[in-house]
Amino acid sequence: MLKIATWNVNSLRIRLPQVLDWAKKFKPDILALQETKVTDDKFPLEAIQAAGYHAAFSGEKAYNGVALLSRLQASDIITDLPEEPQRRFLGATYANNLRVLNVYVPNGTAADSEKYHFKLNWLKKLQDYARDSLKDYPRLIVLGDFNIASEDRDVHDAWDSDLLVSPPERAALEDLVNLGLRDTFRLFKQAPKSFSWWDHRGGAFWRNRGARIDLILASTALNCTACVIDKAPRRLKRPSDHAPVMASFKTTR
DNA sequence: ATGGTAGTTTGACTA
Repeated sequence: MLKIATWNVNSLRIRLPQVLDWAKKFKPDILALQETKVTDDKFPLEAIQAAGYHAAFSGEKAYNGVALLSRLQASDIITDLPEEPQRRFLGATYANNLRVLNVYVPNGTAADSEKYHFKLNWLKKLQDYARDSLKDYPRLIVLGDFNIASEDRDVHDAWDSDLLVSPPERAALEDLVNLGLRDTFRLFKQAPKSFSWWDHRGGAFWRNRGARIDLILASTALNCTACVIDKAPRRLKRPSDHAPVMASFKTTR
């Protein structure tokens, strides 16, 4: 069995103890992190290696930043989408030609804002990249913080903004999935009001005012056997605003 | 009520 997880940690340096504790408990083979908020020269590689993980990472100062922790060494590491300086994308290949694309999709700030259009443009680049990737890698996983809630059940009832739920955002995600991917969380029976992110403000977590925006998309060639959100780290002191999501896959032999 | 909290580039930005 292969376990692959994603977690927007909102600063890896602050969250490192929580990340290492979580990895020790759940033993993911691959853990994709977003919003590491650390430049590559300050990436906490030694502590991660001491915990038994390799790491590929692409960071910048203060914002964004992505990393892939893995039990086995990665190959063919790619850190760039075309003409995209922000560190939001990381591709790597693992055993059996499994290709993993870790993404931190732009938030968008407000529908129809400049950042919103940047988000849609970024998603178009991702779609183009994923389409090409599927040609070379039938076994493809695209995971991370998508900053989009696919359906109305993926956002709490009091959500009063267009952001995360606007038709163009949802269409962009649907187009990506329709390349030949599946939202692994929805392959299984799940509790109602299952979310992966809750705003730090207004006690959103304790009122379960969240959204499910952290996704593990897997190509149909992969045999997914489970996908769960672990809310426990969100209850810790000084939590990330996101919870980790983990999917299990049957290993081919 | 344009609030509230958290993180990073100390203070304005991003989320």
